[in-house]
Amino acid sequence: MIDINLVRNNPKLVKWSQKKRGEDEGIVDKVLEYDRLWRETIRKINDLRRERNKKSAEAARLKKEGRLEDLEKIKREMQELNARIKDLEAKEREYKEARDSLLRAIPNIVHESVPDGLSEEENVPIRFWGHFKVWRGHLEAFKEQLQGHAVDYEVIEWKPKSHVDVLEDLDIGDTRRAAKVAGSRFYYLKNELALLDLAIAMFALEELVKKGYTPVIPPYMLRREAMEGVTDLSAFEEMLYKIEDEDLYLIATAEHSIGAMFMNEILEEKDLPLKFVGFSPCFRKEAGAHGKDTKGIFRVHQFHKVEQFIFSHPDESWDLHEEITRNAEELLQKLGIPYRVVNICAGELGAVASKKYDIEAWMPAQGKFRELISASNCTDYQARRLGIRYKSREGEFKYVHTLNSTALATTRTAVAIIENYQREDGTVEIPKVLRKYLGGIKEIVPPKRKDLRSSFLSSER
RNA sequence: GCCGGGGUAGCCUAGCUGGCUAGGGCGCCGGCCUGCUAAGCCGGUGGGGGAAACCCCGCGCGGGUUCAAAUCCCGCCCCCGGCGCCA
Repeated sequence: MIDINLVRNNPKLVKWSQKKRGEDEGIVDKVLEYDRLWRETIRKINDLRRERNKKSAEAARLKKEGRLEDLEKIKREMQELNARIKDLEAKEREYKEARDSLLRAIPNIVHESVPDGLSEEENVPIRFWGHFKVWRGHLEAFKEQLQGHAVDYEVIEWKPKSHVDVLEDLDIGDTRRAAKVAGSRFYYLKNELALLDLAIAMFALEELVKKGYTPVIPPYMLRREAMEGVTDLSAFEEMLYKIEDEDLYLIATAEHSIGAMFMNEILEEKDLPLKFVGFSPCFRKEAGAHGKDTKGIFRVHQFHKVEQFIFSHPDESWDLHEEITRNAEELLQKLGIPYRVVNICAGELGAVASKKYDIEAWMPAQGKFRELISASNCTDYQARRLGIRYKSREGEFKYVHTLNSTALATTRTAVAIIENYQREDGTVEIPKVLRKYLGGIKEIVPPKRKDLRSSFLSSER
């Protein structure tokens, strides 16, 4: 939620932000109108309450003095007053609710460095990294996606297999049987891929712990109150699974539970920034994604993700936004996955983010850059809804800024590895930095050649 | 899940046989005093409305009773202890 005072004092800025996002500007004037009505009403109520409080004190005095007749008179007057107050209070609630539900519908104010634009095509690639393998048939499309940036690439003559086929050929995943028991967009990961999933997570966790982030395994379910603080309302319909007959929702990312951790608390200024790296499963309905990535494990209802989350002092959140983005890039660099960083345009930002970078990995089989990582600065938007403040030196309570970024999401990273580390014979090399988490396994091979057991029994670890 | 105890301001606590300024302590901020520090003393330290004077709201959350609720009643959440169950 944005600050009502911002709407009051700087409606132009809010309208500018709405316009930039391609959202309704008129909502700002509606908020102001209900706010005016609310203030008018609360003022009247306060006047009446003052009168009531005076009479109440008088009633206490009369009772003490035993003037029962006068007391009866006061009682009648107060009953009358109460009726008037009750009427006004109903109005006051109505105006306030109208104002606040409109206010809650206003997404975060976009940062000035966010590109204009309403669709994906208007996102701005700001840097590329890595050695790109490009199948000849994708070359033209690849060059177009570079948007003028110069990169290091090689043309390959054989066409890499889609990860969907690799899952089957190398016996490392079964989505057909998962669909039988749970529905589409579920999976059984098997063999090297099951191990790889956890290896990716351990790698990301370890790298961020080295940077001083506090590792956390958070709750996988949240009560509605907490969930409302960290997401916008559309998430409840489109994204979140609810536990039947319980006030509990499955998290769609560790961002949710880590963000809610300090709900309604006051932090010490000297403790900021608080940096966490969380590991959790993520559950997502993927409603409205029909027809997209229907096969394989790229877009699924359940996956593991290592997530960076920071509670920051407002003065340093923009620096920290760059930091978490660089951290995520560093992970892909160590994994040897080529990528580009994209500054997401205003119209494509989520409601809570003021600015967002996506990191998109190059997928040689698909011939496209695909989103692996998303890094957002939510400024005080989440914090205001969650009531997370800090006490400044001057003794004032102010809202913290919250930031979140994927470190690595296991299944999508696995897809990127399968596509980028695929050899012409269809086997897949395991990136060197991950091997220590896989008992030294160096490659994913067809069923006939598999021998996971001896890898773990050998002394190579 | 059952029984008992509890939830008061940034933190700790008093008030809980309904009424009169929610009192005290700690911490923090400002001031006085002081060669400096400490101590001491004074003031401030939740949210909202108002140009201001000032006023209203706020005792875990939500209802109710009453002229009047931190206080009485009902429901819910959380914490502590005991019992039960359990990887």
